[in-house]
Amino acid sequence: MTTRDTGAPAGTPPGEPDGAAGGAAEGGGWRRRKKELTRRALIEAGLRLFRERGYHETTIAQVCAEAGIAPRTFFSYFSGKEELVFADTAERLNLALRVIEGRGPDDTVAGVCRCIAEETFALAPGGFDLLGLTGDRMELVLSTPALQAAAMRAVGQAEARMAQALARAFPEELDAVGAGAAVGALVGAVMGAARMAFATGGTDAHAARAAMRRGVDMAVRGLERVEPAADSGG
Amino acid sequence: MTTRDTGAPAGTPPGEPDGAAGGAAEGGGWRRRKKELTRRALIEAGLRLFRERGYHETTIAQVCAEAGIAPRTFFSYFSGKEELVFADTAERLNLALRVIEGRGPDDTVAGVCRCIAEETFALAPGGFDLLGLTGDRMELVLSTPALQAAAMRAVGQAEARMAQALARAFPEELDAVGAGAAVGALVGAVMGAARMAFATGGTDAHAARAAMRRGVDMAVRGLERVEPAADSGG
DNA sequence: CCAGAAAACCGCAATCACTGCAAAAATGCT
DNA sequence: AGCATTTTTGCAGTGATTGCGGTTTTCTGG
Repeated sequence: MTTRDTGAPAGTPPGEPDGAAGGAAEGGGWRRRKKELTRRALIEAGLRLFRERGYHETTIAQVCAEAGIAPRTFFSYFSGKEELVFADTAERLNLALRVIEGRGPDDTVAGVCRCIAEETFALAPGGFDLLGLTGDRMELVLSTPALQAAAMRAVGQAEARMAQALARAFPEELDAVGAGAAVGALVGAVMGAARMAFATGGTDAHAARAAMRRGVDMAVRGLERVEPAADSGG
Repeated sequence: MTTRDTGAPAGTPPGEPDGAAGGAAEGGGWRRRKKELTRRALIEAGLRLFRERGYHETTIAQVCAEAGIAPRTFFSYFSGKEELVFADTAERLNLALRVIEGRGPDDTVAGVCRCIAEETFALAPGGFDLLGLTGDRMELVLSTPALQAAAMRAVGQAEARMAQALARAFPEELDAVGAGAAVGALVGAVMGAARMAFATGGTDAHAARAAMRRGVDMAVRGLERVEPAADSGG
C-alpha cells in the first residue's frame, strides 16, 4: 500500500497493449515477465527454506539471496515476510467469489455454500485445502504462531469478501449481517473441525478432508431455513 | 536506578500503599502486589497510548516510561506488544469453559452453545463482548491489522479449548471433530455477523449485539439435530 | 540507434521489536 | 545483619521494515 504494490497496476502502462493474456505470461513486456519470474522465485525459495530451516530461522536476506535480488527489493514484491506464505491465496478466494456470483436462479443459499466448500475447502488434489493452504503450507502454518495469526486474518478478510458477494447474490434472502453469519458459520465450522482433526490425528489428508465435510454439513444445516432479515432497524 | 525520570516510585518504602491488606486473596507479600500493580499499569498505559497515538506509533519504551519500568523489563511481564491488548481475555474463556463443564443432564448441545454465547458474547455491560474484546479494545483491534491477526489466533486457541471441553461434556453426542465444528460454527457465525455489522454500521453497540444474536441463532440451528459421529466413508 | 521518461533495483542509515547475558537492586528469610 | 532468591536493568546484537537517494534497466518516441 505504501509503495509499489504487486497486485493491480496503479496506473495505465504507457503503451502496453492488454491483449488477451489470461496468465500474464504471454504478450506482455519483458519487464513484467521478469518481475513475475522473480516473484515466483521468491515464493518458491521462501517456502522451501521455511520448510527446511523453519520460518523464524530463515531471514529475508537468505530468501533474497536464493532469488537473486537485494534484500531491500523484497519489500517491493511483498509487504512482509508473512505474505510470502499467503501469496496465492487470493486465487482461491476468487474461485469462491465466482461460484457465488454465478448462482443459478434455482440455487439456494445452502446449496451455494455447499458448492463453495466443495470448490475451495475439500476438493484439492492434495486431499485438503483451506483457502490455498495445502499440505506443505498447512503444516508450516500450524507450527508457526506468527503464521497462524496471519492465516486467520487472511481467512477473516476472505470471509468478508465472500459475505458481501453472498449478500449481493441473494438480496431477497440475506442482508449483510445474515451473509456474514452464514459465511462465518461455514468457514468457522470447517476450520474448527479441521483444527481438531489436526490436533488429534496430525496432518492426515484423509482425516482432514472427512472432518471438513462434517463441518460443512453442520454449518449448512443451519442455513437450510434461511429467512429474510426481519428488518433493517439494526 | 540510573535512568529514571518519569517520577516512578522506585524508592517506595515498604509501607502498604493500600493500607488494608484484606482485599487481595493472595497471601503473598509486597513483592507480588507490586508486580500485579506494575502489570496493571502497563496494560492501562498501553491501551490508552494505543488509543491516543495508534498501536504502531506507540513504542514499548513509551509504555514502559508511563509504567515506570525499564524497556527490558517489559518482556518479563508480556511476551510481546500484542499481549498487552489480550492480557485478560483468558478470564472470558474460563467463563465459557465453566458453562460447558457445568452442563445439566437435560441440557442439549444446542442449548449449552446458546448459553455460552449469551454468557460470553452478548451479555457484556458495554453492550457487546467478543472473548474479552469490548468497546475500546474492539475498535483498536479492528483498525490494526497486526492486532486483527493476534485476535484471530487467540480466538482460534479459545475455540480449541472450548471444543475439547464440549466433547468431554457430551461424550454421547460429539467427538472431537464434531465439537470443533460446532464451536467453530458458533464462534464463526458470531464473528462473521459482527464483522459485517461493524463494516456497515461502525462501532454501534446495539447493532453489534443484534448481529451477534443473529449469528448465534444461525449457528445453533445447525446444532439442533446433532447426531453421533458416523464414521466417514471417503 | 539515440535521448528522455518511467520503473525497478540497490545500498545506506535509522527505528523498533525482541533476546541473551551478566551485573545491580530489591526483597524474603533467618 | 547476612545470605538466598527474585526482579530489574543496561548493553549489545539480530532481524524486520521503512525512507531516501542514487544507479541501472526497460519502455517509448523519433
